[in-house]
Amino acid sequence: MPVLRPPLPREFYLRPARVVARDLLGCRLISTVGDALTAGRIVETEAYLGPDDAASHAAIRPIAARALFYGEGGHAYVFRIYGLHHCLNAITGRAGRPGCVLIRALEPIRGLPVMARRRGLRAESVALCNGPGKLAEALGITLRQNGADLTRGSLVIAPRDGSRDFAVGVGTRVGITRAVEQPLRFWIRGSRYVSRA
DNA sequence: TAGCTGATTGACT
DNA sequence: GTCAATCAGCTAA
Repeated sequence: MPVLRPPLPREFYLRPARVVARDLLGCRLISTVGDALTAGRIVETEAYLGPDDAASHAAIRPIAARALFYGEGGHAYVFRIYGLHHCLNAITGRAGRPGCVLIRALEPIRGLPVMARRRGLRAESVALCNGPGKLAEALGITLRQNGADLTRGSLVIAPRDGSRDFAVGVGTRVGITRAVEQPLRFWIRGSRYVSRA
């Protein structure tokens, strides 16, 4: 099964966030949290940079995120937002080079019934994973996954199946109040699973 | 210690 | 289109 291919290597993440964000499109996020296999194709990401990026948690949440942001890439950074939702990021860059990529939307490919149960929706619903809080809930991701190694373990990212046969859209990031104008959001053009058209 | 905010979502007008 | 839910961590005092 394609899901069993080896995860992306550490080196994949040891590059600037905006490069990793674009390259993650089409890759597969695989979760075995809670003994259930759920997986999806990444169709939307956003890059967050270091302290110079006013929207990045490296700048506005230095205490909570510093150790992870300044650590080595390839680890998960999970935070809770608005007291009730979780967002999943992949830390990028070498140690001392802060940056991360927010995974904003997935196209569900495995474990749809489990996702549907967790989300309280039908398995055919397009809304299973089409938002950062939604995909975290569908894959069972909580603060327990904060700091997890994305190259091994219960939460990994595997390469895309073939070549990049899709067009990449580039635009401004969603939902933030600072550094709004930066073109750091990437998505697969034409996918019906992106969080916003 | 009190008050405020937010990389969201879902329900409602 | 508007708005409430809900809370850790920040800021002001």
